[in-house]
Amino acid sequence: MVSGANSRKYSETMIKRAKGVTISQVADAAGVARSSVSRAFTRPDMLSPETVDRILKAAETLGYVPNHTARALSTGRHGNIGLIVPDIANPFFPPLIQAGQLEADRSDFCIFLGNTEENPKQEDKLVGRFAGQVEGIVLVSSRLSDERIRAHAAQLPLVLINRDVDGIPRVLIDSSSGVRQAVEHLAELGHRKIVYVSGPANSWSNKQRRTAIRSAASGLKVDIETVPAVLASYTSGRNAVSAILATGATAAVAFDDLTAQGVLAGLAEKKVSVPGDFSLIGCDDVLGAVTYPALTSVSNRSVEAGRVAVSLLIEMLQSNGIRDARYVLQTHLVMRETTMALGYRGP
Amino acid sequence: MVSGANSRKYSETMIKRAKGVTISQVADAAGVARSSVSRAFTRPDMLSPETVDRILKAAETLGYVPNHTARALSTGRHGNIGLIVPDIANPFFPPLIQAGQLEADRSDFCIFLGNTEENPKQEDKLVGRFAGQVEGIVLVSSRLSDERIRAHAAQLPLVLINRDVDGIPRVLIDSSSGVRQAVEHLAELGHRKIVYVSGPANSWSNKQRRTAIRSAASGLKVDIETVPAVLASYTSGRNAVSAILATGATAAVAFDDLTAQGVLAGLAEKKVSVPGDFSLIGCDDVLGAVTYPALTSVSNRSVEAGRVAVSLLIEMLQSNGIRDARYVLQTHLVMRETTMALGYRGP
DNA sequence: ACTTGACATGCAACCGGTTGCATGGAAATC
DNA sequence: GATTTCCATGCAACCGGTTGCATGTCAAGT
Repeated sequence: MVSGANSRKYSETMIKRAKGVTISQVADAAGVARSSVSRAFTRPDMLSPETVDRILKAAETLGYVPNHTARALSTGRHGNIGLIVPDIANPFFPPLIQAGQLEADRSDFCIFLGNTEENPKQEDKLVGRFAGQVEGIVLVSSRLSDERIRAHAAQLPLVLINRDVDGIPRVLIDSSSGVRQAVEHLAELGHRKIVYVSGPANSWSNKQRRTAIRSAASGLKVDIETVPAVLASYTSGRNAVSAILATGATAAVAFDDLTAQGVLAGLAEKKVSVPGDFSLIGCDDVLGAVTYPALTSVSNRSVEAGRVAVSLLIEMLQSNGIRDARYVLQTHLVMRETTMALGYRGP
Repeated sequence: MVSGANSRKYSETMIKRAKGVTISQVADAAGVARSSVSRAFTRPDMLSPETVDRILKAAETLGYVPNHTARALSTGRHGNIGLIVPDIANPFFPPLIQAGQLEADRSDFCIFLGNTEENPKQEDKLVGRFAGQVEGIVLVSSRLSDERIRAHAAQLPLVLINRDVDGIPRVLIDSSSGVRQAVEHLAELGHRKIVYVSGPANSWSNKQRRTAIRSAASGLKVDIETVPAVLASYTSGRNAVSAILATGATAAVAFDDLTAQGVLAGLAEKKVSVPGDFSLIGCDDVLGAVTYPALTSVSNRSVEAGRVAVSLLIEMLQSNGIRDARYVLQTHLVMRETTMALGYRGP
């Protein structure tokens, strides 16, 4: 045991990675053919128990580990599935990712995660890059055009989350049910003019929510105005506040909780009290009660979405068929403390 | 153009993935040997420009895409690097991941992201699984034992973030500088008893912060008590509040911002006003000004950490050497609104 | 005109597994 | 005891590229 700086110098040059114990070496050691070693690992039932034993023992002592790449090359299977999201930093996605990972694990698949930063080019690139190394891809809230998605789907099994492309298996979180409840709730509280703070232009969810709000409002004598927040982020929300107030609305529904949180901050900054002067509802319910005041929001089903999408993909892989599945998950309003009757001034 | 349900039935069975245009087919089409096709892509300078042209054209029309797996098998290189984090849902990590991804991109590497859910077993498994498909791994805030880390480092290039294992390249965010400032700040405000709300037991950062607080306090006539929060999360922080108050302390430093946010909520629940009655400081500054009141926190350097770790790894891969590098990134206190002089009662 | 060298290209082995088919010996059948 | 059947194992081709070396060609050098 040499210690400290001296020994370190040696370790720099001496570390040699324990490279490549191959199937042939194991075969030699066990006195069998390479194919038998292969079978000992993949189809032990084909061999006599003693042979399997001998091979496994030899493999063990040599420290043999099957080479994933070689195996993938000959079988065409690598046991990985890709999961691509637009923005890991958005709290909507991590629970979805975790759920997907868990589900993949159950079938011994491994998740490769990609982050596109909301950039379609990056998304395209990532899909291409993943294509060779995964057996299928789950595209979450894709920002790609329908054509690109179709093109990719022609190359490898694809499942979409929150994107509705005909003929491609997809899992949709239907926020319209929850959004409808939100509008009804605000209408009941007496609000007659509501702003929708919209999200990314090419987001399917955004389109869906905007439509749902309009349709809900049309039956309720409620006016809707849309104010764009560009991105789904705190800053975007905060910047949108002036425009929101300029409409004269008394309540807002934001594209997501992050945006809502930004709006909340912007309102506080302008001394507009929530919910006293202004009511606010988010979407996705990712911030739960951690804002102040606790944000009323539309529930999300991201965990189920992740789980279902992955299991759907795995099912496709195993049955080798394409199912034109279309799962829809309903949502509802989660009431907290950012909404109040118009003109109400405390107890 | 047949529409709707009918055509769908066909598409189910008819879709055949455009599988496997190989190098041989391109070679035939272009009238050259397989090796020339290979060279046209990897070392075009070895071929005459016209030949390259012809081959590329043939490849283009056939829709040839080099098979990543096959290439990896013969070269031993796959151009991927693994990045493993304990919890994507923790806002500390996404910026780090993004920065790493960006840096990897610059050298045309692709990041495979793994999430361990704070579980060492899962981490071990993930490293093993990645080992065959990536050229190196960045382990962020590893929860593994030193031995396991060393064992893995013997198998493939490894860079650590926020983990200090001798002989293994590592990038450390030194929160002690910032934490020291935090304690000094609280001491100046008159606080004489401070609680450290600790984080995960096997977290290097946690150990570092606890030590730094103790050492900073010892020179300042300040008492430190430690209250465990078990996990780095909102809930853990919130649950720790009773214990925190029971110590009689007037201020706390939390392991991270998430924990601090939980503490903030717990205090509000118990009608303890912040900063009036109690001062609170977080770590990692991930929530910025989005809490209420805006959280004073110790800055993080996660973006640099991600960038440096990845570039370090790539450097190792290219030079094929192991550098016993140890980058340390300093931090500082970011003042906001959750600290106040003891006994101060407003202007 | 003949050697020399440079350069473009082809040949074939190799990366490390998997798998269809052949083979040989033991057990089962008649 | 001869024939059939079955099972364990080996052989060799294959997955789709890469790469060291050999070969052939053509231009420059003498």
